[in-house]
Amino acid sequence: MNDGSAALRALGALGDPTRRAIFERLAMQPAAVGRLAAGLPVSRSAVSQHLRVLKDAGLITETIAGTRHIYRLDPRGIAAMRDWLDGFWGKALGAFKDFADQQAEKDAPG
Amino acid sequence: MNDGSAALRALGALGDPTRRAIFERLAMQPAAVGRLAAGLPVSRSAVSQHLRVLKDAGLITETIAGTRHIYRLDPRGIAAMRDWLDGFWGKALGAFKDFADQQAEKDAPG
DNA sequence: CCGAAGCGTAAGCATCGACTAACGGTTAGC
DNA sequence: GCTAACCGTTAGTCGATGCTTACGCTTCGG
Repeated sequence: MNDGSAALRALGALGDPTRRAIFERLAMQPAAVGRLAAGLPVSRSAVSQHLRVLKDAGLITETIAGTRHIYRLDPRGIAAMRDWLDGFWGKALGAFKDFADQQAEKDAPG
Repeated sequence: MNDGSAALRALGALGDPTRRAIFERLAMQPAAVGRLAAGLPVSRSAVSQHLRVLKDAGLITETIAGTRHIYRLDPRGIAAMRDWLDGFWGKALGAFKDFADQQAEKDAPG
């Protein structure tokens, strides 16, 4: 579960600008499909399809209440991305430090 | 700089699987274009184009050493994504807690 | 000075995917 | 039972983009 596959799917899903917009709306407040589509420049069908991708990526969850399908953020998907990023955070800092040290050696040798 | 635009560009760049692969390779060790292409199923040209996208997204930096162009992770781009995600982390947890509370009320009313 | 190595760029092509339109299914209200 | 509201799914279109090939530039070595 810590192999990063969940994080990779989440990254792929958030690669699309419309899906990021939907994701940000859901962060403000859980909402239904029609509600989301009303504030976006695309049709309900498009929103519905994007929601399916986000759901498959583990970024949101679906709750059916009558005819309304309420979607809300899934903390687990966000956590997966966070963990994935944190792994690179240490490596990036380390590599950056090494690089800075090498540059310092060149600038002020001995 | 904290409006999230940097994070959005970074997310868009990491939406592509090949770019994620390049990104992960660079996390292991800074490398030149030919080095990266040797371990990937695409041509040097494709890798070069992906590197440009990653660089524009602020995720990597370029260092020219003779004929070699060395690429390495840029901690700033990773930090931007981290901060962006952290913003949703709190919101997601809060919304999830509210939802759980509501479910608990329904399950055990009074 | 000349050839080789390493890379970026432009053009062209093919594939993927985001979007719309149309349809069918389920639920609430009368 | 009937209508309206709300949503998911499918088929089809079209624009975006990832990849390759070909080319030109810059740098290292003899």
